[in-house]
Amino acid sequence: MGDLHRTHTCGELTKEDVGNEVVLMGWVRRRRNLGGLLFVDLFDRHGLTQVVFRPDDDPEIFARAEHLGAEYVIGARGEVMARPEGTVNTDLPTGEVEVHVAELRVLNASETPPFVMEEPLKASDELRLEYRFLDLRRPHMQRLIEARHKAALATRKYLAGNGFLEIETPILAKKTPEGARDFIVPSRVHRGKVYALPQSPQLYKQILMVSGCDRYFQIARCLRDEDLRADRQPEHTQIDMEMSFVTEDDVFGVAEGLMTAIWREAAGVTIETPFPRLTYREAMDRFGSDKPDTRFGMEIVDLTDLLGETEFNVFRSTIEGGGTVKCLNAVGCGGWSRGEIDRREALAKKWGAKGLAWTKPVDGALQGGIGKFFSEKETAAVRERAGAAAGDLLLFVADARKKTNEILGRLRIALRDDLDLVPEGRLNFLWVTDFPMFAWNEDSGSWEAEHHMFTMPRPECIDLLETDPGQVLGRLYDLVLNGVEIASGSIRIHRRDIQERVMAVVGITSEDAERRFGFLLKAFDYGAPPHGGLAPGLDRIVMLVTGEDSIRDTIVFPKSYRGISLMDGSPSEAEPAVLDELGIRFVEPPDEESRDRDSG
RNA sequence: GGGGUCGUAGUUCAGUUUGGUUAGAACGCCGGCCUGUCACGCCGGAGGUCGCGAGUUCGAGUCUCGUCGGCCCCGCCA
Repeated sequence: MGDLHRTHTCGELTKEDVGNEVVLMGWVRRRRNLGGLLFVDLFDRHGLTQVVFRPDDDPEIFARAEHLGAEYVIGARGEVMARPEGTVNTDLPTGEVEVHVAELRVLNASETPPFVMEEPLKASDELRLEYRFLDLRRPHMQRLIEARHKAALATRKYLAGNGFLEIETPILAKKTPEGARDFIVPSRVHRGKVYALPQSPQLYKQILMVSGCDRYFQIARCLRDEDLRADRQPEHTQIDMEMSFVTEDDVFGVAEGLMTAIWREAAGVTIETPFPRLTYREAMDRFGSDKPDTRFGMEIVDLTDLLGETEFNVFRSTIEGGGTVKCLNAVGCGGWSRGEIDRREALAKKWGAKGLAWTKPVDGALQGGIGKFFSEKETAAVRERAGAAAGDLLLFVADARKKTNEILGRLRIALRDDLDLVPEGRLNFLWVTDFPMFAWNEDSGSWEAEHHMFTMPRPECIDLLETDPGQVLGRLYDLVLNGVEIASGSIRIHRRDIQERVMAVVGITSEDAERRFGFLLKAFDYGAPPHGGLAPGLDRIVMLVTGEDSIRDTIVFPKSYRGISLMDGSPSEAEPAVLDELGIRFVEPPDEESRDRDSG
């Protein structure tokens, strides 16, 4: 840089600076060479300033400016000038001024970028990830990075202000008790033994409560060795928190305050608290989902009590067999063709429905489809219950209660997307509570923890642990925003006896328990306080705060769909000497093909 | 583990259904002209192993098989 020293960023010059000499440093984005006049858009993280070169001012500098390439890094000294009448760019914060360059320093040249740095970007995800350093240089990505920083900063400020301590827990950990596969790190010193990378700091934070830390948080990396999805990365970040001597209401209060702070600081948006609450049972019955999108209505309508005697055999026999009949009122879809209805039936069948019955309300009747099977009384009752009016379309599913709810719930979301039912700008936060503790796994023929096994059962359910696990509700809660689960937590078990009973339900013997979680049970024996917590997912929160539709770009260096980092090429092979030292030998050596995948 | 879809110039794509001359467009890049642009404009130019391999055919970007890679879904997964 020589004797040049930056005086301003590219985003801050205004009319006030006219007449001053400044030094800007940044990246050359677009050049507009008009022959006797040359403009360069000079970018940095803070914005863009137009710099001007004229042969009349200095022919030598102008000649060099003509050879500036895209993404060259330059320093430019010059005078801030007001733009001439009629050439002000009102779209730009710096649009009233420009810098006339008296000294130009090329700090570094750049290869021609593999994609044009413009919005909207025309580049595949693959290319963007390979050249992530360029991708991140775009203003759009800079904004996401900044939003994430603001969300994290708001989190620290808010939680610290509410008595939380930020505490780091180990990355090299004991195998975690949750369902996913662990990433494993072999120990060199203890040949044959491994650490696991934590899926969450769950056990550590509970032990911190036993240690009397009272209120803990950590912006924690969580790692899982499972297959990826669009919204799932092998490592994600949670705002992990835990509190002693609390009930659900205390946790909700803190979480609502935290969400308010994050949305205020990162998006400038005010959100309303307290958030509404729904039990799991109600969420499933009304929305067919444990993370309901309540930004639109079209709730699931239960018709079981109305149709027990109906002439339509499918419904009657389902109800006689203990099942349910429910419907969705697709408001305004009465004009749908047979083909359009059939397409939805195919979807429903893919999700496990036996069929998708339909009928169309007309004045005082139900016409088409199964409408003809309904008596006058049933027609009136169904119409009323569903709030059906002429021009609507009723879609029915008859099956076991759980299955009916799930299918209609998925159909409801599909209709949301097809019919564009969501009003812009809504933020519907919602607590879902009282989840069941256990689910029966058909394949293994055993009970499994729905969430995790450290959740306290609701007091009235504790005695069902041994007799009817399926009926046991946990002190579990999820925070849902616009149909996306953004946090999950529970009041935990803090007593050994209850913990051992819960473990027994999921088939963990006391020897198993001692070997895997003995340290936690031992801690419970030494004065564990009642405690509970929550873990909001930072990636998803940033996604929703910024209006992105994927968590991919809220993470600076994400993995590709197959878990590969396209920029640095991880995972890569370990050198034989490294494996030797660890005492590891792969059963099947990597084949030649995968070693040399430059063919594509 | 199963399924879908895509792979053509530096980039984003068209062309593949129905095999047939020299594989096109836009942006970018290079050269020329241009003193108020901000997606500058105008003129010209270079740039392709149609992912890779095998097969069918007189002839393959196009059809078949295999393979590699990207994205997406199910399984799995807080």
